[in-house]
Amino acid sequence: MTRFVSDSDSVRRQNRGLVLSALRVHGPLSRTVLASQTGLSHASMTAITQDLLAQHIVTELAETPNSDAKTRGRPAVRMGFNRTAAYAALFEIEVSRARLSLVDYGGTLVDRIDLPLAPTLFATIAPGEFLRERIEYLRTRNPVEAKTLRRIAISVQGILDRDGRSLKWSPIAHLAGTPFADSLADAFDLPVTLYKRGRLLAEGTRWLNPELHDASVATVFVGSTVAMGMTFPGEILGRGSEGTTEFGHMNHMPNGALCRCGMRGCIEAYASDYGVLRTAYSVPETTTPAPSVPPQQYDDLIQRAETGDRSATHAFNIAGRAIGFGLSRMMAVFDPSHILIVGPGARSFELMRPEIEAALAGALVCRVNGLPAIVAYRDEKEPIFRGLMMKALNEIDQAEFAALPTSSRGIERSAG
Amino acid sequence: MTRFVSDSDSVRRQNRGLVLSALRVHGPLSRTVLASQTGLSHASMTAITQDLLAQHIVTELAETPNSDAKTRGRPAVRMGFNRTAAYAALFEIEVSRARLSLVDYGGTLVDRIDLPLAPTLFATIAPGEFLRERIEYLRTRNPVEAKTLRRIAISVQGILDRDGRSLKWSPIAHLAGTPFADSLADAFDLPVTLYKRGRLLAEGTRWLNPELHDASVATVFVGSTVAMGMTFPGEILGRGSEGTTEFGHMNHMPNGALCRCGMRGCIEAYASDYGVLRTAYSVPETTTPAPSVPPQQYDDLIQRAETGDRSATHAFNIAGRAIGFGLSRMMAVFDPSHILIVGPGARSFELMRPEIEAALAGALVCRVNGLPAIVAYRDEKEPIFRGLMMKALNEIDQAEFAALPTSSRGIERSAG
DNA sequence: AATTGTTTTTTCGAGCATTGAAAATAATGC
DNA sequence: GCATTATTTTCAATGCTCGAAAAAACAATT
Repeated sequence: MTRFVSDSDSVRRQNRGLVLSALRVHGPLSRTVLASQTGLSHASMTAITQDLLAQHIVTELAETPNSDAKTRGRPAVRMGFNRTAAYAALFEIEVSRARLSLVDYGGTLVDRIDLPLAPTLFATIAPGEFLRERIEYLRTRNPVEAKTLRRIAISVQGILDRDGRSLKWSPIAHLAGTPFADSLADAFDLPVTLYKRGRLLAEGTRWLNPELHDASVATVFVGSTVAMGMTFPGEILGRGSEGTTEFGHMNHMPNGALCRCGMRGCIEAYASDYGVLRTAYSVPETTTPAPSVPPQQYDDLIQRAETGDRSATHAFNIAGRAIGFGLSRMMAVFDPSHILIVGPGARSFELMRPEIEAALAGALVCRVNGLPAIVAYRDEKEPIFRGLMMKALNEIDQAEFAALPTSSRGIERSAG
Repeated sequence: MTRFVSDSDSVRRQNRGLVLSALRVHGPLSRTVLASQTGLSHASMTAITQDLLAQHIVTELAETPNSDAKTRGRPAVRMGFNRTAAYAALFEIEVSRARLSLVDYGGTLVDRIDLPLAPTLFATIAPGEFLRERIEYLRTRNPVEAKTLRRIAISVQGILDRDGRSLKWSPIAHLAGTPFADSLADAFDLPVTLYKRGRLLAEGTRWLNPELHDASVATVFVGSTVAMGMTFPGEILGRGSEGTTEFGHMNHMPNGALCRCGMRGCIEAYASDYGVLRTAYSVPETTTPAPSVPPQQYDDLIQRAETGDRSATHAFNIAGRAIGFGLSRMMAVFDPSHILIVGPGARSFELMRPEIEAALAGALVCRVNGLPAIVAYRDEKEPIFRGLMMKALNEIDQAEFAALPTSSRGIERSAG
């Protein structure tokens, strides 16, 4: 059930959420601008910001008197997030590394720990315990901030269960099936949320390219794995504005190449780094893929292809074909206006483009709607982190701060 | 943008909508039951129902004194829709036939016109004009009801443009590209809404099988075409509770069999009636499909397959394989808990089942989450009509009647 | 230095929809 | 006829928004 009874409480929560969203999206804004952005009246704006100020969620910015932009009239006072109002711990767990970041409510990085991840690690220590220790360490290293730690958000790879509390499958060794989210939630008495890496990549890329907010986008990660997230137009911040897929493990070829997941013929088995290398070096398709590929090796292959090496270009043609048919098939279910190719594989995008576009041209929706715009972005780390942080902070905004009971009015009245 | 400012007006609209939805879903209910169903207080329930009664949207049902179920206490008075409050005209346009139905606000069929559709029809008369004339005729035949005709809803096959006002492509000859929805809207000064047939099938099937409300479902139509609609758990009535696909035209085989849409290798080219017949009779895959197949011919083939005819069973194996791989690939983007096979092809479901399940077993999400429940339903006409009617009536509920300004209170006060 | 003009922000009263509690209503059971 | 019981309405309180008017804070002008 998504529709609930509406009352004055839900009205306040909705409108406070609207204000916090506007600040999240646009940065510091004055009350007048906030009013026009949210559509609320100036009167309500005053009431809401008074509340938020009294609860130390936002602060009035002391503007540096800008000599250039002297304007007439009462100067606008911009409101910004009170950075110390809350903190979030962000975990990014990948196959061979993890990273723990502490960010403040304003979105500034406070501290960060990088952790290499041996494949056997989670066989020797429970993932929940491992994560708990690292967060504990981060908390002792930042005692002041630890007091207002409000949320733990974790980026993972794999298939989440229906209510997003644990992984049912993961390429990260020994991680699936362990209740690490719940044990962290218990240990710190904090909300812990799991997000699929591919979805965060899509969300984060959209944050970094604001024009994508009006588009429907399929963001494809190509690198050590192949993954995809979907974002829908509008809904800059809000529940359900993006979707999650198992694109990399969509079947490309019945009984085809062996994938790291154990199935055969997945797109990943042709288009990921190990897939392309396997094709280029004529390793049999049924050979078990190595757990990870040295980046150097992958880069070398791209270089070779760029200089015209036949077996290398062939491998990227095969990869492009797999991605292209995957996208063509996906478009029967979700047809985005934009397709982004992100990650290490983006470097080889021009090598794959002809096959991708040829496969797309064979899809009815493409003939009818035209080819989507296809763009490559190299970096995936920044958008993933950004996506994770924005998710976490937005959760604090909406689930915690927007829902806080009104305080200032009551206090002022009883005092006066 | 889906998030708006909330005020007392949106609160009222939301809660009135909640009440109307409850009546739509459960049928006539007393105020007390409505209160517990919606979560609203008894006090609000009184206020809202008084409004709805004053506006003649609902009526108190005069119960037949049921001698069996004598209960103590003040008897509950159930509220039901006022059937004459509004009417909707429903058009179902298919490749070789159309049907126009007039239904009242309570969901009762008032009148119906069946129309055969010659393939050349819309080349000789503009679709908008044709539809306008038929609705006009229906209105003259039902003059009383015509006065409160509030909405026209149309079921179509094909690809809708982004804002759902016209078809960009359709298997129905000469229909795509004509602004028939807008010209109807202008002619009658009424809201006209277009719905994809596959989506209505999914929605309607869910209405007829209430247990599916808690499931995510892929409803696949197999017959003269192959189509699919998606429904998501919860959200019995509400915006965006279902999705639309071009499943039938998802590529199954690169450079494969010729499809009616003109592309090659679509699932439909293997699994629709013409596809199966083509395979069974060893007609070359590149032969242009006939515009339509006599149902008798398709039924005969199913019969032959059921009695073990080799070329017939082979054709259904090929069809099952196409559907199975299509579903397997779809599940990388949307993995439902239930898959329904609906339409004439449902009769051959058991013939296709082994290939469908084999293909699904090759999908990672199926290995992780288990196979979805796959069920076949024969009839597609009833769910499509039901889906269309419920969409139209729900639109009237939410967009028109829930948004009506409060009347009773103001009137009573000024009178008293 | 005082006044005027401009823009931002706050205050104030009205309006509306919700809610819990209490009262009224309408039937059955004894 | 009266007690019991379940449904429905009434009533006063609460909390939110909004429009209009007032206040505040500055720049420009005289």
